[in-house]
Amino acid sequence: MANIATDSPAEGLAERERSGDRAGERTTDRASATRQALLAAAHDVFTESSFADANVTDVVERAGASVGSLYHHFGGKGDVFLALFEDYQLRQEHRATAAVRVEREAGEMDPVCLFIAGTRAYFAGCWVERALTRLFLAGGGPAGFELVARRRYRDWVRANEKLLRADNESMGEALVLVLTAVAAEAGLELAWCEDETSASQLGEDVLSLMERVAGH
Amino acid sequence: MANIATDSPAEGLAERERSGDRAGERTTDRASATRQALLAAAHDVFTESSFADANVTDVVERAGASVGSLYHHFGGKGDVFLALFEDYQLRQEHRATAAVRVEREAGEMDPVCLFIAGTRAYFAGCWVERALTRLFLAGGGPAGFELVARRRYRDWVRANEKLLRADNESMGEALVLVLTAVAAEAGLELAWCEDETSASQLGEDVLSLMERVAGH
DNA sequence: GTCTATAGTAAGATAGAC
DNA sequence: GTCTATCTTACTATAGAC
Repeated sequence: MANIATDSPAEGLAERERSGDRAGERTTDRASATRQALLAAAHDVFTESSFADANVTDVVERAGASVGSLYHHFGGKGDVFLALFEDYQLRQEHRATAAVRVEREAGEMDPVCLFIAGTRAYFAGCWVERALTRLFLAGGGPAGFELVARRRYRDWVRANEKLLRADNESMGEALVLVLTAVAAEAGLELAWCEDETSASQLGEDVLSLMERVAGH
Repeated sequence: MANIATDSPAEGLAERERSGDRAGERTTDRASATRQALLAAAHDVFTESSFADANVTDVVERAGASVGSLYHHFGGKGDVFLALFEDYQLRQEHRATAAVRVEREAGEMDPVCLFIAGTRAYFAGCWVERALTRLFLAGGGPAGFELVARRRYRDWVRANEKLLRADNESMGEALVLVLTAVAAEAGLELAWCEDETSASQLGEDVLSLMERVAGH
């Protein structure tokens, strides 16, 4: 049970069942539970080996479910992986935007400071969910996953661009690119740290360098 | 034929026939040619799809060889990939060290300048061999490849540390880490550029930032 | 919605002739 | 050393009962 466990955030939100049976909410609860169990099991199985080495049998066994159930809820092995990735991405995005919002509400207006705050939250997420961080950033998903990941990365760069170049037209594109790349790489590096102390130490060191290169 | 092409030795041998030649040196030539053909074919097949999607049949077909031959020369599909990786790494390492040596012989003594020169050569290699760069840096090799790649990366960091902190004890570890990470990420980004102009533009921009963050 | 059983298939690896 | 033919395995995905 090396599950995320600690936070398990995005649990019941969303998933408001659409199908019209008014009375049948028990079954949808059960279905949702199965779906969650499958995702949790997939989390463990995938992170303990890798997407390629893992097989659906291991996943359903650990979930206490069945193969048919998995194929009922997802399109297949690859879709489970993608679902895991989407959830992870959402959580990371929420962490970053929330941190930026807090900072902004505290009166901070400097783009670089806001960026640093968001990145710090991202780093924290990389550590807390280090198993998934390693799984996704180390590569090796289903066919076509690379493209999905790449698209997400581009979005991230764009978001950073929007944040950093908002009132600072002089900041070059390459700089935004480098800052994003450093954030990504540092996040991965962090996820391999032995303990939290060294992880947050590394994170803060990198953030300092980022401030420096961003011209502070 | 999107091959590396530069090095395909051992062609047009006048088919020294096999049976009974005492000296037998022809056969080793032939073996070497087969081995090279297999590696070249694997290069194309792997880069055109991915390690997981590619299969040995495609490789041997493109090489004009046979399955048995592949298993004679290599331990299996995974070993071919590893061999490809080792060769690539060696070439990249040679490019970088050669560039540093040239710079050093030209009288340059500053560690950061030497580092920049080496990294510039590395970038050039990433572009020239962009297919392989994408293949390896995007992840997705045989079982255990991640560890091999990670070990290589650590070596790289160590080499950079040796170069950068030679006479500059004040440069922090995190800085070396960040510089290496940026080099790696930029190399990958470069390998996805549309044309050489934008690739070298990106490379130079990143190198400028590196100089800046390194304190020049 | 969930299950078991099985179909179907793809691919890595081996044996043995030449 | 190289080949062809085959073996074996293992896994995804489906069919159909409950």
